[in-house]
Amino acid sequence: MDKDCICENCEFREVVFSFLDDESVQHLCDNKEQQSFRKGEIIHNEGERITYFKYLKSGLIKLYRKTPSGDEQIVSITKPFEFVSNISIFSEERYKYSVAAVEDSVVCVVKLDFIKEIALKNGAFAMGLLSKVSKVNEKIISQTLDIRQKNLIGRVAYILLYFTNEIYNTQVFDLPVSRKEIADYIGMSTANVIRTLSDFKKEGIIRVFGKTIEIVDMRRLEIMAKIG
Amino acid sequence: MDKDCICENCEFREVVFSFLDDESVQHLCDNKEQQSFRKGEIIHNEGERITYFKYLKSGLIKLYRKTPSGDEQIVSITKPFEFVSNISIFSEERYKYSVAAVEDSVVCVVKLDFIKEIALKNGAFAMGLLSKVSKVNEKIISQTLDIRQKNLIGRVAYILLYFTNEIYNTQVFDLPVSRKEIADYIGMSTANVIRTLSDFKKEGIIRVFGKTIEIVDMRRLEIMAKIG
DNA sequence: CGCGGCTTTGATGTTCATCAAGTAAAGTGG
DNA sequence: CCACTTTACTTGATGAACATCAAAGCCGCG
Repeated sequence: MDKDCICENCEFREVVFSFLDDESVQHLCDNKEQQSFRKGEIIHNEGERITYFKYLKSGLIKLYRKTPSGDEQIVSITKPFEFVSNISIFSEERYKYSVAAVEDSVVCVVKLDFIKEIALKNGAFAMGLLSKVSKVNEKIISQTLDIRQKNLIGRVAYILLYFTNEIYNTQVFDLPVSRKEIADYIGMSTANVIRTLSDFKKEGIIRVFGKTIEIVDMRRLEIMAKIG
Repeated sequence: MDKDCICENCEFREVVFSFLDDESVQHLCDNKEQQSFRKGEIIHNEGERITYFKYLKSGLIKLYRKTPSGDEQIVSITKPFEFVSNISIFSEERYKYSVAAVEDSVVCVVKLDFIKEIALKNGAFAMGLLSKVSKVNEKIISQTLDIRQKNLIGRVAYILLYFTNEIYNTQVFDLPVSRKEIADYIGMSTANVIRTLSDFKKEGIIRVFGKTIEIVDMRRLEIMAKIG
């Protein structure tokens, strides 16, 4: 299915699979599969049975769920080397959250039982997983708390800084998500997200060309994120 | 230090330590220590170095952190068999969150290195930890999302139901926390939490005697939690 | 028995959601 | 490739939800 994916060199190996010997890695490699998703495609839906261990090789994904009233709550937007089938994978039968690609993405997929099998035999590997899972969860929780303590302006500023500093590492980037998705991420209304972006624009803090954002005055944006 | 704690019979054994043979359990038992905390006492502070694996034997604790402006954000209030030194323990050097007793509590303490050592040798044990950590984190995240999607009334109703159904399993209970702490938990102002409780009282949904709460009309409270 | 912290309630103002109406952009089918 | 349709974005006006402030009552503790 994929000659181009050579597990020995996979960057992910360092992250979780560093405790595996070459033989295990080879075995893993033989059992894995790569899947590509276009921007907007759903990788899996909440409620579906979990059978695969998935991680993001490239691209960008959002983790979210639907509220009873039908709108989305976005839990996290993350880039490669996070798990995709994350959070509930080692404790639940079924996904608690949906995952969708917000940019073209490649996901590497291994049967979950296979991972569990290795973990049972290899404590160091299991501890690697544990550490990684903890880290991912902690990030989600602390970001949620960070956002919760801020007002509208602070939240929008925070998200812009998140994209700049954590995702893209550039001052100019294309927003991978719609205004509505930002709203669903930070728990505000779409209209107010747009309004705040407009305000930042008027004050010369950012420049906006459709989806493209340029952070002009990083300093002031950081202040807005802090005091807001 | 504690003859009264016989690990072989510890209820916690079922939760995480079920994969250990008697010998390991004995070893664990020899290396553990029990600590008691009075209501209000701090078990550990964010920023402190993590050296112990701690779990709650009895009582009730809150997990929280301080915002830059000085007030508390309560992440979780949980009862026995949750980890206390939770979330960051397997991924960080230092606590990201503080833990304090909201009722008189007993915490069981083992050197973290000791736990790690066992986990490295015993994959099943490590996987048990992983499963437990995942579950705890997932609960925190989903509760946070549940709360986020509700308004003031829904949030207060939700918390009351949480105490009734998840913590105490009775219709009548003593609130273990102040009104302010509820506010810090659900992300609303103290005054409005109190106001909402008063409204519930006036409408005959609950009865209030100081810290003692009685849920009178469970059905309506559930409706308030759902629609709010 | 008096002081300080927690609780309660009312009045006021701010923040934010909602609604509406219009514009731009992006898909869709001929 | 263009007309058409739909979806995303934008802005203003309005009202609701909630925070804040203030003053008073209550309770526990020294």
